[in-house]
Amino acid sequence: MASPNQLKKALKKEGLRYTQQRQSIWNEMCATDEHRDAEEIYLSLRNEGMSVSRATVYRTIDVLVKNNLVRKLELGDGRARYEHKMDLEHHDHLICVQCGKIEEFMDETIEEIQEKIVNELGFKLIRHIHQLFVICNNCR
Amino acid sequence: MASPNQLKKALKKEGLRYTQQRQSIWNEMCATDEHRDAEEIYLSLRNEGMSVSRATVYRTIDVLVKNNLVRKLELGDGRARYEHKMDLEHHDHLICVQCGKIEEFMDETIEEIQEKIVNELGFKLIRHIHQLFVICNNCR
DNA sequence: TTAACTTCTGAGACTCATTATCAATAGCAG
DNA sequence: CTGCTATTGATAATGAGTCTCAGAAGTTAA
Repeated sequence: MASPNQLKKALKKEGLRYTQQRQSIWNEMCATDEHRDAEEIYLSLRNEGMSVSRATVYRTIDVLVKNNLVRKLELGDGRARYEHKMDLEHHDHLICVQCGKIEEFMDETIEEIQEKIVNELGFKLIRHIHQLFVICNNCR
Repeated sequence: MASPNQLKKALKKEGLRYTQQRQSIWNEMCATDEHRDAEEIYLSLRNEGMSVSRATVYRTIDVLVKNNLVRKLELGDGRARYEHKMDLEHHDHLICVQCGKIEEFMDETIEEIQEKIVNELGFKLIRHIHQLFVICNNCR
């Protein structure tokens, strides 16, 4: 699942060393498709007996985000969530405001319109956030 | 501009008292179309000689957001920005990642597709965030 | 392989936006 | 006006995330 090669490549590109901690964190982030916060990732590693510090978790996640191996989600509650980008296709998120469940969606037309809006203003699209806050079928 | 009636109505609905501080904060938020953070709003009030505390600014903004008089924007930099909702039409935001400038956009087709996506899953759309992070024409 | 050098790491201090506390103040109903 | 209760302000507390720095570990040259 978590390929050491992708990680090594990213580290090399950044001029950073390959370390056991960085590999553990990358493994842990790829171990599930959930959207976890830094603390949850830290605690999972600790539970598995890995010795890493919170600081290293944050530092490593930053590198992974910068190199497009991980995506950072800001849901507006003050805790960032992270998801690995092993599955290549882009998607955005639906978040249930009752139970917090997160699902994914993707719409080609929306993606195209976004590009058009930005281009017509003479801007360059760097990234986007598109989150639909819903009440899911379990919570209605 | 800032109608005391809208504020009074919201306060009454919440069972809260109408106070000078709450009116000042609502006035201040309506005084401009900029997207300011709580500290900027607090300092503007102070500059104008109003005596309000940071705590009251935060508390009042919460009430205004809850009652749909104000919109809270989370840009992912740890400081929430606020805009009044006197102008009725909905819009989303373009944010320049270089200079921080915020512009607005609105696309009816995107709005419709969002609804469709949510409905097809049997969910109910409560609200959405759609932010396009760009490099603007001044920064290219 | 070792020495010498450099980057990483962990523990905890620190930051900074926001929230909670609580005594003093001010709306508001009668 | 009186008394009850919500509100306010000053400040302490919170909490996610960042910084610091001495010791640990990867890397390089010989």
